[in-house]
Amino acid sequence: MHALNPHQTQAVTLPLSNALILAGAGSGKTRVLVHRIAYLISHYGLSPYAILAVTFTNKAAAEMRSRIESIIQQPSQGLWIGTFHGIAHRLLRIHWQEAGLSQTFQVIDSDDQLRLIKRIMKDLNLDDKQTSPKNIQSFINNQKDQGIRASHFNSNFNYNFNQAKNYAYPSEFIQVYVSYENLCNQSSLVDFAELLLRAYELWTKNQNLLTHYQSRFKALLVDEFQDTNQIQYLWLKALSHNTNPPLPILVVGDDDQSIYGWRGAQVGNLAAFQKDFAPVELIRLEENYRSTSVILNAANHLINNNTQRLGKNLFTQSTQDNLNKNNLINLYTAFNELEEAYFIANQIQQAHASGHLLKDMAILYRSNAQSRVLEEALLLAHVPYRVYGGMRFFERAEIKTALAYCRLVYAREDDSAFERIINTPTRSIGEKTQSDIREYAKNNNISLWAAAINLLQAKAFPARAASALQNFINLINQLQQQTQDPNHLIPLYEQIDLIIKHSGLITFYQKEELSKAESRLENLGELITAARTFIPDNSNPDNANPDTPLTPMAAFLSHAVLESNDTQADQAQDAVQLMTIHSSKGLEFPWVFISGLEENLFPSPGSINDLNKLEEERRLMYVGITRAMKKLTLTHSESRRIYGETTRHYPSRFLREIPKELILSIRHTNNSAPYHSSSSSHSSAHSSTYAKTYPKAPSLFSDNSNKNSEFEIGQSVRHETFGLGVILNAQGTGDRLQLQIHFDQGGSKWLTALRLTPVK
DNA sequence: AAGTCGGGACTTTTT
DNA sequence: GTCCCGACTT
Repeated sequence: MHALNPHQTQAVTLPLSNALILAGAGSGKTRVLVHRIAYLISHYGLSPYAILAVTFTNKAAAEMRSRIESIIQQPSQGLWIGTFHGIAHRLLRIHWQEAGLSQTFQVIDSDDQLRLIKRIMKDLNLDDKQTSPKNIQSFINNQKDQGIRASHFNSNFNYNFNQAKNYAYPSEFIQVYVSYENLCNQSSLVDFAELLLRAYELWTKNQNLLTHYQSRFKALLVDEFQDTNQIQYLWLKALSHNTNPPLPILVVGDDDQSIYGWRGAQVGNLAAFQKDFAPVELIRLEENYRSTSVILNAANHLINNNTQRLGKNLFTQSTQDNLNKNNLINLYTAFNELEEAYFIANQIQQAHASGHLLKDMAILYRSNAQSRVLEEALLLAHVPYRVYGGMRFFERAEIKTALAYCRLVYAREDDSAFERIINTPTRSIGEKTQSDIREYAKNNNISLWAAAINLLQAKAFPARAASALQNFINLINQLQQQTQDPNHLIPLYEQIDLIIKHSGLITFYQKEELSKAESRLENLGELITAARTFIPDNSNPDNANPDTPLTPMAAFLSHAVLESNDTQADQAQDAVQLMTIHSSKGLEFPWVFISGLEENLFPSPGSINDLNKLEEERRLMYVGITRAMKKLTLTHSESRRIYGETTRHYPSRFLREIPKELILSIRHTNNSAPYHSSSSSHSSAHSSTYAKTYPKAPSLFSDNSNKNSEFEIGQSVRHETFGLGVILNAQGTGDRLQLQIHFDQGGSKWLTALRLTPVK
């Protein structure tokens, strides 16, 4: 990287006043933020302790911190940098009393939240077919995101009088919201939206506390401002308004990259900021350092179709990209999704063969469901790949169950944890016993744990149930004695190891289907490793508040929920990157493929008849295009099988919004393609039948006897954990293909073929 | 109480 | 196609 350009310099060296930096894709936004913070420290002499910087992901926060440290050449101790949720969580841990929380409050993820809502709906006798729990969940989160509590609805449960709006919500929505709030308070549980709302209320209800932070912070910075929601905006406003001296706030954003409206982000916050925080210095960063002019032109033309924009046009000084054939955007029309995937895999193979690194290539798609076919094609082509997104480590069932044991050991009032593990592994505590406990807890306003103990004392259960329940209670108490003995402190990973071993989960999971059992046990082992390498975030003096020392276990449990991102361990491996366009935001790749450019897929079905949603889809396309540095390849298919059904697909309107002269339509160049590919101008009337009339892709797992099959008895294979081995036997087909492997390191195991790589 | 089968739902994702 | 849940069987 070279020197800052004039606009970047202007942004970095602004006076201590409010500012909005409209930063286009690839315009060096992070660089500006990082330099600005360094400048605040070196030029304005601010202590890192006086700076608060908010990002959208933990990853961005970590990256920014390390870049700041490398500029200022010292540890950034005291600097508060993190996500809104992370910062809110920190505040609530420090000020749990003022926030009306218990000291041992736990953060729950959306999966836990949904379970609680389903539980409540059952208790209230609400039919989950009539009112979907997911709708209620998003209703509750939407309310919280706007600062509206259940108590803000009037006694008829019908009107939101607090906001003086005349919206009528179904009364059961509000009923569930009320019960949900009660249950969370009772169980000391805080969901993601609650973190933000509580932190906001912490400001508005405790003037002293607010004043303390207002005098502590001398500068606020917010990244990805277009993705902030109402409560985040209000939180910032409460913190920075009416302060003396003024607390300058600098926000960075790009309205064209606002792609999270569907989860409450308000692009309008950019415009609102200019009004509410006036005077605001506005700086545009429009010089793009990432992409070729062809790619930028395409992006600019596309986004010009949006009506709701603040206005901005990216340009580049890059000269190495005149309109010659090599630089044009490639467009490929496939017959079906298998052939589309085959084409992409083939292109990647060829590029790889001619010396390009696989990790410089990314395949982007609108929805995760599209990844499977692509993965199969890459496997077939022996191209290593890495899929981002999907199920994350701390979200896996076995991990959540193990952590629920930790939670209950740590805090008995945690009903969510109690429910999850009372009969997992199955220990003969059936529905009857459980519903008795629930009923009693509800009637007496106590936790499930307390209810269970009371009922046992009252001898309310038949002998069998009573003894099973007593054993469970004893188990948890015993686990606490073993792990939390103040006279005999043991390291966190040993605590978790012990809890897992005594929980009975290992035997329980061993009974599952072999490949599943295998991976679950591996994950449980991985959990212990994660605990072993876990370093609590106590870089900030505030976090080591002597009044509220967070035990390693408490810190680990919060970490598991708030920073559940997979650690990108195998980043060093040269592999193609597969991800949704959403998760590609902020990243860049020399060569980008965007697949599935079809109406009703991208743009997605729900967005086509809604201008706001359609424009968000277009921004998503804009984000996708601007990920590409040198080469962009777009593909679409004329027919596609979705959820087992093949339908005809038409090219995405976004393809038409890119100027023709920037696009080169290409066809298959490889004759060994397993599809008829001689023409892409075939009569499309037949295309819906291609899946049937043309030979099926030689799928890796569909047929053991297939000569193309990847695996044969006697062949060498590699497993990530167990290393090299030889195939002894096989059973099952498709995804359920299981292979018995004799490993070089000794022993043989039955494993799912999906986790094995052939070795030549 | 626990395990098995069939019907319906199914964007995007971080925290 | 796949996951989840509820109804059904053992």
